[in-house]
Amino acid sequence: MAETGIAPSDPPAGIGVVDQLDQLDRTELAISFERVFTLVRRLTPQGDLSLTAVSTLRTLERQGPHRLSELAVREGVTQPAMTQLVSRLERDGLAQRCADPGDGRVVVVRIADAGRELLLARREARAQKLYELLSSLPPADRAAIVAALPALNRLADLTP
Amino acid sequence: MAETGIAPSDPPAGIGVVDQLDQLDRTELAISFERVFTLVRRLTPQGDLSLTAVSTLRTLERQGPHRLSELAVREGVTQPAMTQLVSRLERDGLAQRCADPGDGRVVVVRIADAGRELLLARREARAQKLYELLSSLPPADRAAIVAALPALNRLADLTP
DNA sequence: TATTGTTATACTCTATAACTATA
DNA sequence: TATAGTTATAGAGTATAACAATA
Repeated sequence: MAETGIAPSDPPAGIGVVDQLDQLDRTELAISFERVFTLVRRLTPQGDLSLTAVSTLRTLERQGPHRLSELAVREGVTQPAMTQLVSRLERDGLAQRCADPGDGRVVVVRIADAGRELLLARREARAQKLYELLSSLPPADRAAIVAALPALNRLADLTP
Repeated sequence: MAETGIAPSDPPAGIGVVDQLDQLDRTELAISFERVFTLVRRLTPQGDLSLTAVSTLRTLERQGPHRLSELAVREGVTQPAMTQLVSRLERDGLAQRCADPGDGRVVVVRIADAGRELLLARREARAQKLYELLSSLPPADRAAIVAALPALNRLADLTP
């Protein structure tokens, strides 16, 4: 457990970047990310889709068609839950079931045009609110966040 | 909504950081935050508490006791839903209902010790995984993220 | 009468267990 | 027999509407 007596926010400049991470209280890191999580959650119009439904659509959008069982593992739900989720997405025209020519047992799921449009609209709404919030931050804070975006994307690439 | 060819909000102030934000595609911003959201979600042990339950506990931890109706608004659920959520938290020993001496109608909710410990444990688990992920990033990326944490905290402070 | 909170009822989403079809 | 997916059933969590208690 890290010592909390030292202020972790502003490590002295000129020290190596590795030291910067080592000096940071891990819990501080977790709390900051936790707070960003909550921020995004609050900025997102809940609509009528569950968090898992949206996340699944985004997976299909970013990484193309997946087997139903792969989606279940990736989203951390059971296979029956994913079966029903895909059924709902299909019913609403947001995704489609396809057959796998090589294996008759397999169901391949892909995102439909309406699904892409829905993600786009949600993203647009959140982007606007986020931009407004950022605009009210001090310029130095804005710069720090913008500068960190590529790194955050690479961090997200490491997601298991 | 907005024309994408023109930066609408901030007239250039002649400072570099402002231009940095203006030049940034808002959607890129939203996507990065969206991905951080998913990352945090995946790193968090689901346990047996709902997202709203954890979020409510964190509100009580960070900002002290609240009225039940305040919590409902803050967490974006209805009053009946919050009634039941608080009942579950109380049943599990994570929070407590208290009376308001000044107004007999009011229920004040506060976090219990077990609730604090639960948040601590969750945070610890996520912090460890997050730290490991960060450690595998290039040093420059780590530095950029660490440098942005105070700004991200101030952004989170603006959460409605 | 307005405000604060609870109870009643219905719906969505999820998990576990049992089942079907293909390999 | 194992794998991929579905169906059956039960429980958690939420919303709307109706209710009780206090101001």
